[in-house]
Amino acid sequence: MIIELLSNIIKETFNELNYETTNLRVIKSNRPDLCDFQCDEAFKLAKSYHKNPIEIGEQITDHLNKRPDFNEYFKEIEFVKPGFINIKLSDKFINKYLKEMNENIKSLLRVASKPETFVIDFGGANVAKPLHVGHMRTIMVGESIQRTIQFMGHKTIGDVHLGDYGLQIGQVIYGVLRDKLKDEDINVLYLEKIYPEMSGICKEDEKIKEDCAEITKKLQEGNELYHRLWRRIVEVSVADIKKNYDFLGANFDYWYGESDSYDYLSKVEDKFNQKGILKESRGAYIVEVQTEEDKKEIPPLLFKKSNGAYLYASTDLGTIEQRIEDFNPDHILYVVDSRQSLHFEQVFRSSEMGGLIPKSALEHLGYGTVNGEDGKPYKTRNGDNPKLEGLFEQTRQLFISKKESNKDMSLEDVNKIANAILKFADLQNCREKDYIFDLNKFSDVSGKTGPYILYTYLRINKILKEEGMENVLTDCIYNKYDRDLRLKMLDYPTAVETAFETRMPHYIAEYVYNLCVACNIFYQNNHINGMEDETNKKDWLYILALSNKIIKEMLNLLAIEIPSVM
RNA sequence: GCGCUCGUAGCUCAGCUGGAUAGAGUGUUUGGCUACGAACCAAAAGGUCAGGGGUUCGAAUCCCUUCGAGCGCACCA
Repeated sequence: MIIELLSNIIKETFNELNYETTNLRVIKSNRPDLCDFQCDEAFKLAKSYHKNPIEIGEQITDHLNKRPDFNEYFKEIEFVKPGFINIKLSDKFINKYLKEMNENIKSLLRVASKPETFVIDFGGANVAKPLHVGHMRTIMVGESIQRTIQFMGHKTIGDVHLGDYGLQIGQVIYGVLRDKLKDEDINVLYLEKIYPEMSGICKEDEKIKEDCAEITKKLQEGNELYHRLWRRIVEVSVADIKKNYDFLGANFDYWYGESDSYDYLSKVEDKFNQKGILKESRGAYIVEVQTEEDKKEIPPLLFKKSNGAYLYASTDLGTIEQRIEDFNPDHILYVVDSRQSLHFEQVFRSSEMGGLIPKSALEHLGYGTVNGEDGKPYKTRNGDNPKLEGLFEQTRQLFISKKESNKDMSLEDVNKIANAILKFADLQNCREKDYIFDLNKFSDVSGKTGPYILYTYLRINKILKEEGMENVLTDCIYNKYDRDLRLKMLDYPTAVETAFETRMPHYIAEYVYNLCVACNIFYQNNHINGMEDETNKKDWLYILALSNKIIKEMLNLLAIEIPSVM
């Protein structure tokens, strides 16, 4: 909003001087030592108007400086060498908007004028497969995106979309029957053991693999015994998944799974047949998604296996149909590993071709792989996928070991901090890229970490508690540290908007860290207690309270909770 | 073979819808607690933004190319 406001003022000036600009946009200065914002439009217009950018820039700057309401907005506008228009905001302007923000935290945020419905598909663990580090990312990124979308004024529907009906179930049922287990003997420990075992056996033994596929198909057709075992497996597994996802603070409106999409598959099949896009090929049914415009080769989507069973792509399409009927969404977002981009391209194209929902409403928000220090997918020393629960425990222990007094903290607080450690370490990375997971490094409590943010918040909180909150702000700004902090606060809406538009939480993580740095510099250099100037003291208490308000909101968008002490 | 993604400080990462001197953290060296919390602050050192070409007044950012790394390509999910 600040950017828009400034851009419009500058644009007005250009227009008054008969320069036509369409996309003029002021940007945050990349030379904060020179100015707060900059406008580089003089460069761009120089060519079309056959003028020197210096001539244009000086003309614009002169004109701006003559505005009668100049002081309402600006402290200084200066033209610099080749074509930069440098803008410094007036204290009055800065404080005016801080006050608005304090009244209503979203006053400068461009919240949705028409709220839309977003279905967010994240978490998607496979039932019966143990949770490992890789499952953390979909939760952290997904939950943060979900909260950001809500914050922007839209409606979200979070669906965990469990993988509960695929071949892995057939494999586990095969194991249960082989080991002659009673229903109540099926527990998490067994599931953790049997899935990798069966997965290995199926790679070796073609016959057993077929048997498992047959069990899967019969389950899907409603076989009673298989269905009963399946329900038990799901029950046990989901309880475990919930426990882990709760620790990470994920909120799902629905715990649907692939199995819930089966009622919709025939509808999808009908729609596809109406459009004539379902074709037989080698005994299976496919959708050819390649188009004439494609330069690259896109393999067809496999809708139904030659044995009649459905697959991953079919259930995803069935789920789209289900979501259309139940929620009538404007967007469906999939927070799923980047390696599945081709799958989603096929599904999205099929959805549009088959008349379900246009491709533009569907987004695959891919995320990179969590790697170990060797750059390969993260494993424990003996080569296993590290279990999530163990990772949480390790993080807690590492944190407690950092300081003697940490031993006395409540489990609740330690959990919140461990959670913050892992989340901030993850979310400060760009979603799309792989990153290296190094728990020792991540558990460091100094520097750009979750604990640093929490520390800042709690420390400010203590000052406010001791000195009191204030509700009045004057037009003064007292020094550089003070000004830097105030300017930083005004930036928060841009960070959230960018995170929303790109579906990238790291913009928020980056921002809240920088805000905390500004806070630390501020209170390190400006001692509040014992101040004689009451006005100044009250102003500073006001801005500290506001910055903490913003920190709290941002942490909430990252799904990081604040402990009572640390 | 076809395709996708990536390569930025010793290490881990931001910056990529083009703008001025490429930023953090960590590590190294150094300074600051009789202090609202030192889990902090301040300073130094550290870069041919993988290489080459192009577009542009201007390129880490856009285009092409070479090299290097990772990943995906029909009956798994």
